[in-house]
Amino acid sequence: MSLKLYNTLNKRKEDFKPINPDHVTLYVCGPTVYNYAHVGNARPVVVFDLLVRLLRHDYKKVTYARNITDIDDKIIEAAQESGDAIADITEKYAGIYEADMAALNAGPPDLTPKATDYIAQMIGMTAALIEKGHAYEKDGHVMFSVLSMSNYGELSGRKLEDMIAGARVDVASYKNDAADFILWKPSNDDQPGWDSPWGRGRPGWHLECSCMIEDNFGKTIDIHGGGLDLIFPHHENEIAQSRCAHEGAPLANYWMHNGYLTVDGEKMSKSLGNFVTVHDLLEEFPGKGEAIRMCLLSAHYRQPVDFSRDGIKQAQRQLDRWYRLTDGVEAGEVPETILVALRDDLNTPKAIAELNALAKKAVNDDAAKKQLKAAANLFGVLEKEKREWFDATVDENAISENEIEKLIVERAEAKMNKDFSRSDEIRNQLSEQGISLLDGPDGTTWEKR
RNA sequence: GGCGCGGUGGCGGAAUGGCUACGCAGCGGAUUGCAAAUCCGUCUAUACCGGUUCGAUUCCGGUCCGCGCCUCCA
Repeated sequence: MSLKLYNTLNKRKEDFKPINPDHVTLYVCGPTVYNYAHVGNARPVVVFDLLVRLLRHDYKKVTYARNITDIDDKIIEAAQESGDAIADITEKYAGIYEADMAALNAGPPDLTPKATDYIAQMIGMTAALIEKGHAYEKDGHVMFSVLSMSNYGELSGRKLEDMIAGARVDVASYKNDAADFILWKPSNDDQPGWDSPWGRGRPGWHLECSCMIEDNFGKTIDIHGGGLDLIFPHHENEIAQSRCAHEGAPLANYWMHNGYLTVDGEKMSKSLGNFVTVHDLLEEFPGKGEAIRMCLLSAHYRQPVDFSRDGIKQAQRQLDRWYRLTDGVEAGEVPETILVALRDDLNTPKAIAELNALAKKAVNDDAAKKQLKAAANLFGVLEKEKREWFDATVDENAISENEIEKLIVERAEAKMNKDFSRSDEIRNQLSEQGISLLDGPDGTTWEKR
């Protein structure tokens, strides 16, 4: 079965046909690096990481790019507030971002272009757009002229008249039209800037993605992704810039957008203040990044996921079980059922159901165990050793393995002497320290939990 | 105001014009000195009102409720 993807452009599931069947290209909008990423920010990262894993399974070569916005007014503000240099801030948070996402088993993309490395390209595209009559300079600003484009609004399904009519935007003096957007803006002396034909300034937000794609991939890529909230204006404006700069060539053939992470039904966002950072969550659930990942994949990617600690715990238990089943097992082939589910527009809940079916089978079937391991790995979980997974819960200094083993021996003796109050006391004592004892036919083993 | 999304069991969450997955929790059983873990079994749902249909949770219309975008936002 071939891959089907829901395309925001047509609001339909479509058969995925890459431009070059041997090389799939995809670009996902990455972070603006001025503080910690929250769980909602992590959702697209995990979703598109899974997509890339699937594409890598199905295609010879995949190139995945995710940008870093390291020039932006929010970063400038953060620098002014903290007194730190902009480069220090962006480097620090880019590093934290990469580490936090890696903890969710979302490895770095093939390409991680930074906006500040594309200033020349951005100036070039801006100049080209002016030359082609799609942009104009006014009061030191270079604006994209939305009216110069016939089909502006094709991605978000908006009509220009509607936008202008319902515009809550103040029409700035440098705009010819309320819907026009910034390609290049002037910088004050205390703001970072680069020399340009329009004076010292800095790029508008939408421009970097257009230029990075052009520079790394050419005019048209296969898949462009991001969160739902990027459809308008960000992706709409990327399309406008790129199409107008490229004689109408599409920027991407497939546009994919993940739904929101919500908290009590409301979108998790920095402005609402209802966010939890991935960083904090990893401290709260040490070593359980995979559980957070599972949690984010538990609903279909276009549906909302309501964030809760309970959801993470639930995912953790599921993983506990799969880890026990696949201890020491080598990954085999990914079974077709899982692939079919994922190729159907990344139906992760269906795939998880199949994973559970496999786990049930694996109870007394070694081949199924290998399949489970392989399928889970494709999902981006079960990438650790069982011991490592369970041990992560408790901090190392709490109790040594030696002490645990000694207590187990003591408890075994107590049990032999039918001194059950002593044996239960030992079990409870260990339990309080996060150690669970498992009495099996071959003696007692333990897990941290 | 414009455009859009969604309402499935105690909870999470798929799918489908006819029999509604899967997980968590619960319950019963096996196992256990008792537990834990594991295994087996099991209860509970398609917001409301109409329409189309032999038959709708699924298609259509309306109502109510929740949410989102239109401004930075994953």
